Amino acid sequence: MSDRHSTLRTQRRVQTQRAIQAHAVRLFTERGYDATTVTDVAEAAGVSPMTVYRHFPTKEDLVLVDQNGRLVAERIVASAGTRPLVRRIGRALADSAAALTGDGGDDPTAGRGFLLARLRLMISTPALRARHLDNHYALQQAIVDALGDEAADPEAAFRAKVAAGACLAALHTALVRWAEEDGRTELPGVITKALAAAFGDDMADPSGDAGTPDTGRGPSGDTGRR
Amino acid sequence: MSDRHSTLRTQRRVQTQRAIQAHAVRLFTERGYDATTVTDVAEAAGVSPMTVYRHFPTKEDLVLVDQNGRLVAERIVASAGTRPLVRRIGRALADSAAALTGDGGDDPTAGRGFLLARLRLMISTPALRARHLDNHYALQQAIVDALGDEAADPEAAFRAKVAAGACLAALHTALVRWAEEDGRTELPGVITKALAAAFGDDMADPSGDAGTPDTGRGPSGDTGRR
DNA sequence: TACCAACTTGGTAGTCACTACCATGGTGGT
DNA sequence: ACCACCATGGTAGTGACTACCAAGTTGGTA
Repeated sequence: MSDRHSTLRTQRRVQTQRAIQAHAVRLFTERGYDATTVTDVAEAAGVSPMTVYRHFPTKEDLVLVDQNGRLVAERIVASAGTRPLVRRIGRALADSAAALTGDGGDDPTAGRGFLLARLRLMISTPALRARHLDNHYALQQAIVDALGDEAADPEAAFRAKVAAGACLAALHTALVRWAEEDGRTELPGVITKALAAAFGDDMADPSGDAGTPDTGRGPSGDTGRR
Repeated sequence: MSDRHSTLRTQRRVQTQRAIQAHAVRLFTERGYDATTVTDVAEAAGVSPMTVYRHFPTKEDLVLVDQNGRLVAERIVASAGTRPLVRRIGRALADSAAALTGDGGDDPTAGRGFLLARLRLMISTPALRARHLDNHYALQQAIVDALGDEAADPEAAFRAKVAAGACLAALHTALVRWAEEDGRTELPGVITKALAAAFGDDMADPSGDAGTPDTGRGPSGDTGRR
């Protein structure tokens, strides 16, 4: 029904949503997450606290808003079937990361700089860090679900879940490192190094471009943001 | 200074602490975590809400209270130096898990049953799950710190962090599986299986007893609980 | 025994995240 | 011009959590 009802309404909706999030991350960075109230964010964005809660169910969601899960899952499904799991999953993660570090155009809630600011908050603030890790846990289950018939019996599903969890842990450590380096290095490269450290150096795929990306642009021109 | 001041005071303190936690986990299991207020827990334990907050800084800590981090770190340091990191860390995790699944004697907040109840809550309740994962993240850093001079330069520290994170992710998946099986299987065995699924079957150490433990008792008689 | 210090507990009031419930005004289609 | 929809705003309330302070108890000491 009413597919994208009218662009004007949803456009405004997305616009205020982005404005709220941009002001939120800015204020959180300036004053600290705990020292900033939702009312502060609302005032900065020129809306009422109610509107903030309408767009972001919790204060933490003002920073998190990870919806690249489907992106990763689709990449894994797309990758052909017989290679080891950790390799397929790791490759999908590195490729998706490349797509996220491109510039976001006129969107203030996209691009490398904003991702860095969000990551710094996620790392330094316990509540955000915890929920970010829980998002990774949800992504872990999404990956297993995406494998579908490949992880049919419980034993295979368990192994897939372990592989996905271990890969995501490596990803998280790589993200932390990347943020500590202020994003100066290329994120996909850091991820690949982390995967190699966890599962052996044979993870560095000689037939791919994930290890030494050209400009940081993802394999697809789309940024993956809605 | 005043080392264990007098046993009577600390004994009472530990006693009320255990009582509060036991009632908390019971109520959370019966009524649900979100549907149970801290005041409910306080009333059930026969104390004031203030006292609950004195002993447990947050409502989540009523379920979490993980203090086996040092246990794991010490085991890793104790293990000799040249074997691959994931193997040393994994072994330490499996061994520590064995110590946790023993019976807790008269302590209602120890033993397999209570651990299972806590785990079920941690898995099903988003807030608890998130904070549990964050505890694992803290343990990850503790492991790296424990390695000390073995992870001196940043690159080695990064690899160690990745290894620890991946091992802990495997541990978490194993814990979930163990809880789903209602603790019928032996926890160290599940952990070993998870590590093998993540890092290859050569993780199953033929020279140890971690894969097929005798009775579930840990290698040391002490339960590790204070 | 009398006294003091430390510790544990309890109460009150307040902040803040978050959630109903309802009112209003602008948007888009008919 | 009418109406359905939707985004926004207000009010009141719950619950976690945090000061700030009061009271009783315990342990050691003069």
